[in-house]
Amino acid sequence: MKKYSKQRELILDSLKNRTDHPTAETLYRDLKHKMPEIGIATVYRNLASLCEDGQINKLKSKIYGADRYDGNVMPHIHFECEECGNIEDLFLKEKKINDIDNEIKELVKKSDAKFLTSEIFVTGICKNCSNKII
Amino acid sequence: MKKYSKQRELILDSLKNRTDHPTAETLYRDLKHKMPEIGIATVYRNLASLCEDGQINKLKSKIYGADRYDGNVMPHIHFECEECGNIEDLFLKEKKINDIDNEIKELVKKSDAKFLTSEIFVTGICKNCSNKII
DNA sequence: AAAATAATGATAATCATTATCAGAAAGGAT
DNA sequence: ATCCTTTCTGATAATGATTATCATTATTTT
Repeated sequence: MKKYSKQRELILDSLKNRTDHPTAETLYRDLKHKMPEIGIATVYRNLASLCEDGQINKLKSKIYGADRYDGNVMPHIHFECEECGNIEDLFLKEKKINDIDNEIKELVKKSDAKFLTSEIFVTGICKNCSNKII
Repeated sequence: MKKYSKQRELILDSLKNRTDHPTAETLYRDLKHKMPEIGIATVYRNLASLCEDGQINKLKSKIYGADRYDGNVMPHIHFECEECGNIEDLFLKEKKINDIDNEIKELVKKSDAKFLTSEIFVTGICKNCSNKII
């Protein structure tokens, strides 16, 4: 049975209170300030555990090696800038999200498979980087 | 300037003639039969090069470590089975794909970013694995 | 409070991928 | 065809991200 740990609580809190999508390493460095004794393995372990519980999500970057974590589990779209590597959230109207989701669920059902999750991942050049490249 | 290599030609051909989404390692082992002298680094190098040219696509698995490669660059949806790890293609009607794509392009434009690519990634349990788990 | 179990931090091990480098192949120029 | 330059190759070392191990510590149960 799963036991409480202040490390896991801190990791979850910290992720819920930021809208960027940090890597385990980035999160670890930030958490070190609040809890200097925390180890990187603990961060990885708890991120995995929180993902399993559906409290956070893991994102695979298209252009950068390390996985990113997202404290916002409401359905939304991810936009990764190919220039700076930052991942931003994009929000479609709820009706549109549901429409797309239903199309996909239909499609999955047709192939006799069971639907679990779906996500939309977009790449491009963010506002900031578009302006830099003159 | 890019030079011809029979290794790259073989890798591209091989990917175009399969509908699964092999890892570099899997592809390497298969290619060894046709070209025993080929090296794994050459496979990785050429897969990266073909991706840059837009002749193939790279996929990040949700559940398995290694990246997968797709010789089909027509827009379609990927479905990964959380049980067996296989990735299958799902095809929406062209109109629907375009509708979704346009919604996303709209959204990206609104945030003053430049759109490059978009993909839909679905997870679930495939037909085969649903039947196995009784 | 003692026992049982799960979590931690440090670090070693693993896995996928990239970098390095000497030799081979490709594509001109002569 | 031969020389020259550039790119590519295969082997392998190096790197980076993540997971496994393990003795110790924290949490929960009895």
